[in-house]
Amino acid sequence: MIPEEMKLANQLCFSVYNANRLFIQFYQKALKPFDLTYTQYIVLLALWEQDHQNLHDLGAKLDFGSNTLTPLLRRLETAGWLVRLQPAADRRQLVVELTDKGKASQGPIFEAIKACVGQDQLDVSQYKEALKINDALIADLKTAVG
Amino acid sequence: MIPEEMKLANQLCFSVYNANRLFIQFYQKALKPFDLTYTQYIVLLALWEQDHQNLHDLGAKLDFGSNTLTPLLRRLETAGWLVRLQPAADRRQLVVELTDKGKASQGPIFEAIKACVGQDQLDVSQYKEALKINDALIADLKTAVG
DNA sequence: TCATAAATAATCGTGCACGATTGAATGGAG
DNA sequence: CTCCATTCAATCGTGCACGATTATTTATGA
Repeated sequence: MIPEEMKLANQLCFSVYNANRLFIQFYQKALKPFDLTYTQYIVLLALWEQDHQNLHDLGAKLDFGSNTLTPLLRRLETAGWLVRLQPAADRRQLVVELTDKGKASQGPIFEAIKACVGQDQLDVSQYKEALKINDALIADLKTAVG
Repeated sequence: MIPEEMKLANQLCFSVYNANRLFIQFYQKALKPFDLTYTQYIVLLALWEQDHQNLHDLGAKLDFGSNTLTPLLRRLETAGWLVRLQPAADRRQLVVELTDKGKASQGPIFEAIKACVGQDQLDVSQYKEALKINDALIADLKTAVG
């Protein structure tokens, strides 16, 4: 017989895994009118916070390597959300910059997401508690995988 | 300027997203000697809880469709963890059953995972709290994406 | 200066996730 | 018995994630 603490229902990893998949589904639904994937939205969030970043710094904030970012940024450029620039000062780097469309879409996208949030959502204190405990979990996992 | 609550650092989805990626890295590391991916381990967990399930029921427990499970189960079969059987009673179905190797590996795999858990892990009460709040989140997201 | 190391984005390969479709097998109504 | 709807797994296509490698450019030290 499997130990009680190893059952799927008691596994925090499985809970986090499913919460993540549902979050992605939720956002994909809200983002469908904009033809954006969840990950693409996360990248745009980072750029709305700070435009004109190079791939390396963007990757540091999102924990993405170039293997993930390079094709992702190419797709975002093709769809007109940003441009990829090669700075003359250091031709190894790649700098990304939001287009006018990219900048202007922030408001409408936030509106679309808010409109998808149901009435029965977590209240503010629960949300903050969830954020706090997940961030503590992340800190622990970071040392564990170090 | 981006609203404070929309910054990455304040987004629960981003926290869950990163916790999930770190969990996966943690388990991949622990599972490397067994040549198992995280998702394959999750499927084995479900089978250790209950062997001899058909694809449909397994998918219901893990929220996977045949598009995810079919190739995954084929790989698990190729690696000798389970066998895929076509029941004569209903030839539409596919039943999976652990091999001797699949059954016998439960203990060693659990040991390997335990050995990878560091000293600075979440304590029991924090773990339970995290599980509780994530499960509440899942319930809300399910109604939201419903 | 010049060789070598370091930094950096790009590429490659694998395995998920999942929306959508397909095709085979079964069950049920007439 | 015979359609016809239903139930399944399988297939297809796209986009991540990420380990590993490669190729280019810059920095550094003798």
